[in-house]
Amino acid sequence: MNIYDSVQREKVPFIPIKENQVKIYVCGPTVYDDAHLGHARSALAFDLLRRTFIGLNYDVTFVKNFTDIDDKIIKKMNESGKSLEEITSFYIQRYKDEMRTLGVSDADIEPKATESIEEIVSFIEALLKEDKAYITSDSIYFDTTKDSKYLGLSHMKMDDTRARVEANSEKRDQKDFALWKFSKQGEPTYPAPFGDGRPGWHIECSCMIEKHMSYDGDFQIDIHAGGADLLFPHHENEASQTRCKSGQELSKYWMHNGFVTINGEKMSKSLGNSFFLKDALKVYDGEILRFYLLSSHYRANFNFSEEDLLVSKKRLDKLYRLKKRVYEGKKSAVNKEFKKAVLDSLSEDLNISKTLSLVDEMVANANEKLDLNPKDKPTKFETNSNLVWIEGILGIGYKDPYEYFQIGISENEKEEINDLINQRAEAKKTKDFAKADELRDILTCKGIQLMDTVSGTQWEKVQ
RNA sequence: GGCGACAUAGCCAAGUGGUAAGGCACGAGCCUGCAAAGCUUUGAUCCUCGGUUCGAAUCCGAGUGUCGCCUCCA
Repeated sequence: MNIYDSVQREKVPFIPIKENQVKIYVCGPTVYDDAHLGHARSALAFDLLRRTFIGLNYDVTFVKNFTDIDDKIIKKMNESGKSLEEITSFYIQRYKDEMRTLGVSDADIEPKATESIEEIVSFIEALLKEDKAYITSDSIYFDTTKDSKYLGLSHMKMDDTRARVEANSEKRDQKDFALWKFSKQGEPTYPAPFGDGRPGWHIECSCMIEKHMSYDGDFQIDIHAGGADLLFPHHENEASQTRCKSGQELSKYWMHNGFVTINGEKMSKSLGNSFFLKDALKVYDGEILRFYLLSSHYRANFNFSEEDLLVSKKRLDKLYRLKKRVYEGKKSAVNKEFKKAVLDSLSEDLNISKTLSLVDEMVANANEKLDLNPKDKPTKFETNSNLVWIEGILGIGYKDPYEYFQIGISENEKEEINDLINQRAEAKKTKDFAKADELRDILTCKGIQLMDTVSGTQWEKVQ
């Protein structure tokens, strides 16, 4: 496995801390609002990473947190009159439901910041004790000057006049960031010996990694992942805290996914151009959205367009059409060369384009053989096995192939369609092709495409 | 202002030194009553300029353009 490490800024061989094991921590969402396509893409990218490691027979520990205490959530509380718990549990559930629709399984551990307050408090105490953190009138700050390696992760230089951080005279250094914010009226608050309040953003990840998955050696975990916007300051700060508190590096490798853009611009809440997952899922099937968002390299920006999505669906259609051809058959074994080639391409920093081209090739080869000999059982069985294996490694092609082409068609409509198809079959029998074509036109107008096969007429809903 | 990414056929998109994967669209063919599907097949010298090299889309330099981080953000 080779992965691109954002800190070394190059593709490097992945060498696990502990043989055959990999511990991955992904920065999850702050749960104050619905997830947008960007969240989906990040989740999908590292879901593929997880599946790839599983495919390579690693023992995978996959952790994704929920930030459930934060300024934005408090703002939402004040606006809606709802409790913190009401808001966060609602959006956590919604996130998980939507992700499952995309074929992203739950993480092995899904820690929440508010469930780790004790650990956060003792983490901060440890830093205070060593004067690596200090108290001001409203917050406790981390003293970045105590860490000689600060900014080593992101390679940033902060001596610049255009830094956009708000000036705060109580901070020892403008780079310092809040570990703890003392409670103000009407805000959720948690007890702490140094003053009640709530945790800052960066501290939770450090604590939860240490609490749930940390190794004892030089590095706490193998891979820390998240969106490209998290590298600085979020990951820089996490790494620094942990380094200063435990003497360990937080993670051996760092991976960052590119953004989903709309018309070439980053989708973000502050720009107001978010495309929410819930809205996308109203229009597009989860699997089709998964396939689309997964279809280009995770580090590249992804410009979302409906046109491209529909093109991408056509590629998935071909997989399902092949599945229909072999569906009833038994399974044998996955083609070894195919499996190896797919795992090899995924092992090149998740080269999904290469991977999908291999899938396309497999599909074309199988179709060719089945065209030559429709009863070619070895091909059928092997293809069936290949498809099942792809389901696992890529999370696509798992539906019943007939139902896949009938998404959104009601039972009544199906009856109607079958009725017209039967009438057309009768017309064809009597060589009344004019009538047969007329009936087919009726269906075409309804968005139903017919395909005459040796085993009868099949139909698909056309997008 | 600092740091970084990207620029490959009409569109999407792989490819990090040896004469350009794949998908969609388009054209041609096979198949079909006709279609659809499937299969076969046509098409790019890789933003510009300069350099290194026997040889570069791939390395180096300059330029142009787009995007991102430096403020909450996947």
